[in-house]
Order: sequence, then structure tokens, then C-alpha cells
Amino acid sequence: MVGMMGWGANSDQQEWRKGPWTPEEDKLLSEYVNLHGEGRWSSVARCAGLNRTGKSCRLRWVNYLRPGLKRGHITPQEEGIIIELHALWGNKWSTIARYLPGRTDNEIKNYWRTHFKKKEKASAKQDKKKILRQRNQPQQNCTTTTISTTDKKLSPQAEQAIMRSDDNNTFTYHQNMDQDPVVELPPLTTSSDISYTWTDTFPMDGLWGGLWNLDDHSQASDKCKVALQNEPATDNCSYAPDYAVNL
DNA sequence: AAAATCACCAACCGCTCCCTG
DNA sequence: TCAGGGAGCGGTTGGTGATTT
Repeated sequence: MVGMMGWGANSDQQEWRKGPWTPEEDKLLSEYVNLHGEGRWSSVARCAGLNRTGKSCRLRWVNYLRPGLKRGHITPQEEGIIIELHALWGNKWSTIARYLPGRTDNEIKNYWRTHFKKKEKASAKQDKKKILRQRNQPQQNCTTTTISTTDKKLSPQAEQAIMRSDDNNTFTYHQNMDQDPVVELPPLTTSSDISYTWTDTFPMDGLWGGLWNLDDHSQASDKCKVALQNEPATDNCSYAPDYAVNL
């Protein structure tokens, strides 16, 4: 398979250039992609006169050269989105990145690792205690809905849960890992036409508690596990995201 | 001032999925 | 139906600048 050989590998055992990109290489790649568009990365590498693998070209374009990329620090709003979406989808960086216009999956992944992984360890012990405590206390006031998601689109219920453009309702997200998931959202299939306006901030400490309860983050990546509560709960993060998701 | 450590980020690697012939 | 190639994804590594000791 190509994965074994690397993109663009050829029978001549050509030595592909590796390491940091030079301004000249960037210029060549940008000009070529702007002229011919994305896709066919292995031919981009060849035709643009770059001694790079297609894979390398794609990565450079996506993570650095693509127009519209944001530079600079992740804002608190973006951080909030990252936290929320990671709680939903786990390490689905590319999926998360679709909801952060101008940010790349690589950027988000790096940000997560440097900012949150440490906290995860530190809070892991505390959270285990929390879990044990919660297990002994049945949830109250928690109305649940199960949404089946056999196709790739959001069900109406899920859409209702996520679309908050028309009203000002407060949507309370409640991570509840030691019970069965009560709402399951599939990964969204498209990133286009998505905008966020965060109308409120939420207590980060409360969120950490829920987020770090994940014993195994990879489990959360298979299915999105969300519980919606009808009544805002003071214990959980309560905020009013202003989503507009067009599927 | 120098060495050690930390934080950040670009880039690579290997795996998997999807499409096509 | 299946194999091969293209493409995308998540995990990991390594370089570099900043900060601390």
C-alpha cells in the first residue's frame, strides 16, 4: 500500500526533501495550488517542481499556506469550543477543526497536548474520587432523549439540541460518563457554513470536572456522548452557544 | 552567564478509508 | 469482488526559543 511507501515514492528510490520548508518552496507550492487548485497532491509535488512528497505538500498547504488561516493565540472562545467538542468527539481533531474557521487540526492537536494533557494528569486522581461519589448519588432532574443516528446527518432532535440561532435558550451540557449516553450525536459531515457566537462564558472549573472524567478518551471518539438537561443545573457548565449549523 | 527545563509548533510516520479500474 | 493508488487522519518526534535554576 501507499502508506508503506509514502506518497509519491517511486521506483527510482528518489530522495525526497525533508525538514523545514524554505520560502522558495512555499512560493512554488502556493503559486501552483492557487493556479490549479487543491487535490492530486502527488502531481502537485511533481509539477510544481518541488522535491517533496505529495503528503508533505498537502500538509504544508493545509497547515500553513492555505488562505484564511488564523495566526496567533487560541482565543478563550476557541478554547471553549475545543473543550466542548473534544468532550463530544474525543481526539477527532480534524472534525473539531471544522468548527474553528482558520484553525488547523494540527494546531488544535498541539494546543490540546500542551495545555490540557498536563491538567488531565493532575486532575485524574481528583476525578476518580468524584466519579465514585457520583455513582452513589442518582441523577436528579435529568430528562433524557435517545437519538438514533443511522445515517450521516443529524437527527431533528440532535439538530434542535445544537441549533440555537433562533432563541436564547440556555443549553446545558452535562457530561455523565458513568451512565449510558443519553444523546448520541454523529460526527458532523460538513464544516461549511458554520459560525459560532459565544454569548456567555462558562465556568471552566466545572467543565474540567466533566471532561477529565473520561477514563479512556478513545471511547468518546466512537460515539458522542451528551446528556441534555431541560433545566439549567448550577453544578454543570451552563452557557448559551449561538450555533448555526447548516447541514 | 551557563545549563537545564519547559513550551510550542512544524513536520514526519504509519495506519486507514475511499475511489477507481 | 478485489487490488492499487490517492488522500486524510491521529500520534509522535525533533527543533527552537523562552524561562527557570
